[in-house]
Amino acid sequence: MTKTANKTRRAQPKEVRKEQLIRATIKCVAKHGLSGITVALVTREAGLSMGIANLHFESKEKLLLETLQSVTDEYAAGQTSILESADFPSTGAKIEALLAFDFSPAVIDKNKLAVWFGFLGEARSRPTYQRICSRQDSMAEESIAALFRLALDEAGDRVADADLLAAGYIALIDGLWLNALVDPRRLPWDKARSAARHYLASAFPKHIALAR
Amino acid sequence: MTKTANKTRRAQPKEVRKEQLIRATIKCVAKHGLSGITVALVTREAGLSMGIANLHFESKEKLLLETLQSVTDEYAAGQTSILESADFPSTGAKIEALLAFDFSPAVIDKNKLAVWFGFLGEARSRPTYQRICSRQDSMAEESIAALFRLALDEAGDRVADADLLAAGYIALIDGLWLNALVDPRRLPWDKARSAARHYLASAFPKHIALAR
DNA sequence: GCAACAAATGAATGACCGTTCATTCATTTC
DNA sequence: GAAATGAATGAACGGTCATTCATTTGTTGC
Repeated sequence: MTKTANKTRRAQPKEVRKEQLIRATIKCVAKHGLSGITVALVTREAGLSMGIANLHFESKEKLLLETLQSVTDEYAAGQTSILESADFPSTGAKIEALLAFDFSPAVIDKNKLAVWFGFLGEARSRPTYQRICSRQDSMAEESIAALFRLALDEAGDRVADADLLAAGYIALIDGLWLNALVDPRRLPWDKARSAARHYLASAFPKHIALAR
Repeated sequence: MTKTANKTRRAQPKEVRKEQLIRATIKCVAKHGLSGITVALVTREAGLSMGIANLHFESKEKLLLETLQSVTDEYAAGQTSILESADFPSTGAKIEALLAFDFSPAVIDKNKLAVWFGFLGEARSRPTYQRICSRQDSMAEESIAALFRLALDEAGDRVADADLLAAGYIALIDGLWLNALVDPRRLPWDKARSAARHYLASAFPKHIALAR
């Protein structure tokens, strides 16, 4: 269970412990849900003592918030590095990369997605969760809409609405993740990825091919 | 707060009270989230005494389960009545009705959606929640795929995959609901509906028009 | 109008859990 | 190697909450 079965208690810098506790929290939220999580569960998962959570984070609530932030930051970093890169040979390649990223192993990790949807499910009643989740999405929407606008321009498409396509893409990805997470037998990850590709292929037929 | 400020305590048949408590639970889950809900909150919302929840439902957990079931049943009933009806003048009209239903006031009710996503967010760690949520979706997917297959046949389309389109549609609707619920300023309901129409219009150009 | 019954109440109970803090112990400093 | 430092521990505390049940109150049958 515990990674290192150290007999002796080793002091570690604050940052190392915080990271360790956040990783344990992600696992526990995935296993027990947001409403089933307890400090004892998390600290046991981390192989540490109960009091450690309040020592490094001020409270359980702060630990949960930093965990959510950590998951969204990681996603945002990966996504931004694609959207802000100038190294892609074409607009199509950039859209292609976005799709590949959204279904890459680090992103469709069950534990991280469980954290994301666990907090989203409570977001309406917790302003702080809501702020973290929707700041993530609104920054993304802006850049994705710009990328889509560029693709439409290149294709000479004057009717399609890039904003609408971007909002639809983000929602579709969220929905596919959620469906595949909750019941992977009904919606296997490959099928989810195909559905997303389908969406992009019909919006940008000159850039994205149906099959891959 | 309480609907009827009755002075006198009135005995009511079991079914009436259960309905009343389920309605109060929906409101409370929306207001406080699944992890913030308490029996005291629910019974106060219903204007009844604490003990009533355990009198009519065996436990808090059973009350929550019946609440989830009630929300999904209501949705399933409305959806099934469209999908199984033979009264539509055309396949396009039936698809159009499905879309209208998915954004009708009774369906995009904030409280009911909050219940749906609250439970979905915990579904991975609660097999019972998972079973209720995904049974709903898999019955729907079957019928929607059949409808889409019919539309593709009518259009002479031999390449598109009706199963994939149905899975995508369900996921898209889930994602749009979730995004509009969490941050309606970023994704207003009108825009969400337009995004869904866009999806259908590009899959079934001979049946669904872009604008409405 | 009076039993007999059923519905509803809410104070009491006990389990669970977040937080605290006196204590332990590894590490550093001189 | 002794003293100082601060990371880590976990038993104890107090608050919250689901559940129980003795009691009250409305309803039904006669």
